[in-house]
Amino acid sequence: MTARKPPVNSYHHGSLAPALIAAAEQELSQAGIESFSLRAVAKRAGVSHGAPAHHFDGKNGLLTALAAEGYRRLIDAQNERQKKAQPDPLSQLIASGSGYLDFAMQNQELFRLMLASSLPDRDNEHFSAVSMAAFDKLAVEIRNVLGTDPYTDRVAMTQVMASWSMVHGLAELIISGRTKMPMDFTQMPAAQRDAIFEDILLRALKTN
Amino acid sequence: MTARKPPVNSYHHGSLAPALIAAAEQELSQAGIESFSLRAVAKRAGVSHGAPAHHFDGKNGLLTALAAEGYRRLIDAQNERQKKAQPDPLSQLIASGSGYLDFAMQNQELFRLMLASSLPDRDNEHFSAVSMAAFDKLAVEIRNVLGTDPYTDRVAMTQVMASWSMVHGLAELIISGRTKMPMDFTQMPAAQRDAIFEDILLRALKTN
DNA sequence: CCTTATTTCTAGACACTGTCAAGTTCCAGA
DNA sequence: TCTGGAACTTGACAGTGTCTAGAAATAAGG
Repeated sequence: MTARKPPVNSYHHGSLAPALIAAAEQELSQAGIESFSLRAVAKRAGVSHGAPAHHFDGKNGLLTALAAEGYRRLIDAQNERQKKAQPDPLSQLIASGSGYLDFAMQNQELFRLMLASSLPDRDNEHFSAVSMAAFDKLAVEIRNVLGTDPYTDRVAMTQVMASWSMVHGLAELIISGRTKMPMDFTQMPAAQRDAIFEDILLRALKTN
Repeated sequence: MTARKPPVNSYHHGSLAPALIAAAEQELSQAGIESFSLRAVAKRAGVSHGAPAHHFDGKNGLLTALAAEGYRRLIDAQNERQKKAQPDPLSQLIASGSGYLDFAMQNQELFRLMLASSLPDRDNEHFSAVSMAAFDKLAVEIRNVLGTDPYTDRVAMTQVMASWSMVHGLAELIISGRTKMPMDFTQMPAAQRDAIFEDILLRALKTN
C-alpha cells in the first residue's frame, strides 16, 4: 500500500508502467496507429524490447490501457468547456460536445485509437468502465435537457444516439482531414469555429 | 485496346489485378484492417508473395485501389435506395443517407478502410476522384433540397457538413458496435431501423 | 544477516510482415 | 525467328509481436 520507491539502479526502473504509457502516447501521436510499434515504445522508454509485454500483456494490452487513459482525458476536456459555459442544461450539453471536438482535434491519433480502432480490448475492465462513464455523461446531459431518462425512455435514448452521432461524425470528418476542402475548421478563428460547431450540434436536438 | 486473353498457362494469370482486388476484399473482411496481410492476399489468389506489389506498388497501393472500388459501391448502394424512394428532394436525401448506412453495415471493414483509416493514399488520382464524386452527390442533394448551391453558399455548405456528420457518425457508432448496448440496430426489424434512421437523419436539416 | 521467493527486466529465438533486387517465364512486335 | 518488355517468382533483408529461459534486483521469512 506504500508508494513505490524511486528508481535506485539501472536495472529496475521503479515505475515503468506509467512511463511506458507516456512513451506509448508519444509514439502513437508521432507514428500514427497504423505503424505503432511496441519495440519503438520500449526504445523510447529506454528498456529492452520485451519489457512492455510484461507489464501490459502485449501490444493490445498497452493500447487498451492508453485508450482508457484517453477516455479520462476526454471527460476532462469536456468538463473544462462546461466550467466556462452557462449553467443551463442546453448550454452544458453544447459545451460537452465542444469539449469532445477539442479533444479530438488535439489528440487525433489517440482519439482514433479510442473510437475508430479495433485494437483496444473493449471487454477490458478499466476500458469498458471509463468508456461507459463517458456515455453516461452524455445520457445525464440529455436527461437534464429533456427531463426524461434515456435509460427508460426510448425517445430520449434516440436523442442520445442522434447527439452522439452528430458530434462524433463531425469529429471524425475533421481529424481525417475530410472537411479541409469545403471548410477548414483547423485554420479558422476559434470563435468562428465554435459558432459553427454550435450551429451544427444544435441540429441534433429535436425539441418540438 | 482489345480485351485480355483468358489465362492460357499457370505462369501468367491473364488478369491478376482484379483478382487481387477481389482476394483483398475477402481478406479484409475476414482478417480486419489491423491484421490485413499482403502475403495472405497473394496466397488467397494463388500467386507468389511478391506478385501484388508489382501490380499495385505495395500494400498501400492495393488498399488504395480497394478503397476506390469501395466508393463506387457506396454510391451504388445509395442509388439503390433512391430508386425505391419518392422523387422529392427530401426523400431522396434521406434515401441517400440510408444507402450510406446500408453500405456501412454490410461492408464494415471496407467502410473503415475508406473513411477511418490513413492507409489509403488520398492523393491518388482514382481515389480522390471517386471520393469527391461521393461528396458531390451529397452536395447536389442538399442543393436540391435548399435551392442554393453549397459550393457558393456558406449556409448550404454548413448544411452539407451537418448532414454528412450525422450519417457518418451514426455509421461509425453502429459498425464499431458502440450502439449495441443502448439500441442494437443490427438486431432490429429493417422497417423499424429505417424509421429510427430517418428520424435521426432528418434532425441534421435546419429548415426554419 | 543470511537464505529463499518473487517480481522486474534482459536476451535470444521464432514465425511473420512489407519491400527490394535479381532472375525466370511468357507474350508481342519487328 | 529474334528481341524487348511485361508478368511473375524467388530469395534476402530489416522490422514486427510474442514466447521462453535466464539474470538482476527487491521483498519475505528465519
